[in-house]
Amino acid sequence: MTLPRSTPPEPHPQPPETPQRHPGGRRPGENRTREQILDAARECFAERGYDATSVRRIAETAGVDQALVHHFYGTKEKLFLNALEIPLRMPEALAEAAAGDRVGLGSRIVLAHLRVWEDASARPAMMTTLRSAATHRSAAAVLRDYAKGSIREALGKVITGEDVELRIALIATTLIGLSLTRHLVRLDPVPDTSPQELAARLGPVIDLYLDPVPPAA
Amino acid sequence: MTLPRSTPPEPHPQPPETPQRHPGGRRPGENRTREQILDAARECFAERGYDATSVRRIAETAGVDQALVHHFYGTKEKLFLNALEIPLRMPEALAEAAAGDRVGLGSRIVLAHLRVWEDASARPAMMTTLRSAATHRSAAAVLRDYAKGSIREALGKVITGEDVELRIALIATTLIGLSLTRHLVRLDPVPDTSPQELAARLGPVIDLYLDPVPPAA
DNA sequence: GTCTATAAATAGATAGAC
DNA sequence: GTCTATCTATTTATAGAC
Repeated sequence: MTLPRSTPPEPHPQPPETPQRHPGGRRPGENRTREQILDAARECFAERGYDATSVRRIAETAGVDQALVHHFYGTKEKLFLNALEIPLRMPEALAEAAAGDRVGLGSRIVLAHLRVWEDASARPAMMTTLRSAATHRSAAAVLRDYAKGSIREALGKVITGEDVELRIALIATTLIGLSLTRHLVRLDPVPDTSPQELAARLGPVIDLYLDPVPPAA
Repeated sequence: MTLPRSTPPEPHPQPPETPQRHPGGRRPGENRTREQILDAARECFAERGYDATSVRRIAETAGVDQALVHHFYGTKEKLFLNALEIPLRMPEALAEAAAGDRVGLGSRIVLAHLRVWEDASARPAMMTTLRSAATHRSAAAVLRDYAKGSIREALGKVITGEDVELRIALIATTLIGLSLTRHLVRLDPVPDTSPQELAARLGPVIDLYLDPVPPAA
């Protein structure tokens, strides 16, 4: 796993989703409040970024008192670091897309990337990371590790030749740029273009970076 | 000119750089304070974004009192809108790059884009726009208008065929993504790669979008 | 044009009752 | 675990002297 290992310094003792036997650990069924707060935080951070989101607003969104946020997460910063945890779905999806045939690989990578972004359960954390990456060091660090990590994990064995590091970074740049104009800056008509059409346009770009032989022209 | 016409609503009566004859307008030599404040604002906004930049900090950077910032610009928001004014150099550079031969066009576009970003006098405003685009509506609007505007102005006559709007937007996406990973997120090794190598890698990508015939694969 | 002083709102964070 | 109440710092912005 190549994910945000460096950033979220806190272990997070989360009660299990379903109440069950607890061989020594934290008692289950305690309350879902902690996770409600985290979900609310992701929602707010995703929508407005770190600075413009107040602890009070997060508490209100979660339907709890402001003091509870500090009770569970200590500081706004620590809560934010927890909110940055990007779901494993993206690296998994990319790896799965990379497994198949070499033909159409770039297109499948783009489609996998877009599919994860459409996933409502995965989006808030990714949106939080992307939106805050420009103004928050930790978010930028997570984005760096995550983007290159998942792509290297998926394409490390496929991509060979010169300047491998640069080409991986440029694939990441392509996908990050796409998410930026599609979901954040909303550069018309990117947000309204179908995944299929985007894959048709961007797939060959990824393939270009994957090809060890630079194009003749 | 296709630049931020929609966003900076304020006219900006700036005294000329060099004291000279003034046929009716504002008296020159009044003081450079107003521009010092604007420069300081760009510097601060570029470095930390809108929210994390306080009026006090801008004043300190400019070496003036905080009240002066409000005296000249009214509110922090209005000052920010002024700071977003992107220099004309970028659309000019892109147009110049587009003027030449069709061969190597993509590469020249990338080089022109990179060259303007290296320009110390142009960077703060662009950095301000890019950094704040994710969290500030006006900055996002300026980035949208500016990116598509300058590219359409430069390449409008060259780019033909299907999905012209989308392809223009994707060229903008490519260049914005590059600036993001090179100057903001600093995705290794993009920040340390020479303009020539980046142009060699990204030029063919731009050419791909310029080509009315989609690639065979 | 430039400053001091301060208003008014909001921020993150904590103490302590229940 | 959850809440009330509050502290302290910082923010944008303004009024008014010089």
